[in-house]
Amino acid sequence: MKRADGAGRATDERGRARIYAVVRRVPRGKVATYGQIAALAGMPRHARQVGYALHALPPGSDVPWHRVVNARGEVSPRSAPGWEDVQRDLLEQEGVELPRGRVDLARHAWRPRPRTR
DNA sequence: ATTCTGACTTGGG
DNA sequence: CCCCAAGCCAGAA
Repeated sequence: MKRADGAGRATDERGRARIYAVVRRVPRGKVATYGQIAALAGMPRHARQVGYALHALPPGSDVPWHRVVNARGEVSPRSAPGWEDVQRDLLEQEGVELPRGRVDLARHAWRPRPRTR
């Protein structure tokens, strides 16, 4: 039988689905960090794998990948140049401003439910 | 199995 | 504030 636990590998279909699910929860006008997404997906310290998952994200998906930034609140540099500007543009369209190329996390950081239970 | 690489994070200087 | 080093995990060669 297979594993009983929920999140297996971050890049596996199941793990990616989890990551995408969390990213979809990021509200418009807010941003989340890779580590944050990983933790919320139940995979702490898989920040990099989150990046991989987003990289493998097919075009046209409903996942707001552009709302994911690194811990510095900056758009992570990609392998190919140009995409960073695309992400910045998308964020600005949602009302997120990037003064000096960085998002003011203190202002736009997404705060998931404090688990009001 | 080993080595390199990567859309990361945190800590120290 | 910026730069560097170490820690971290998984996929590809």
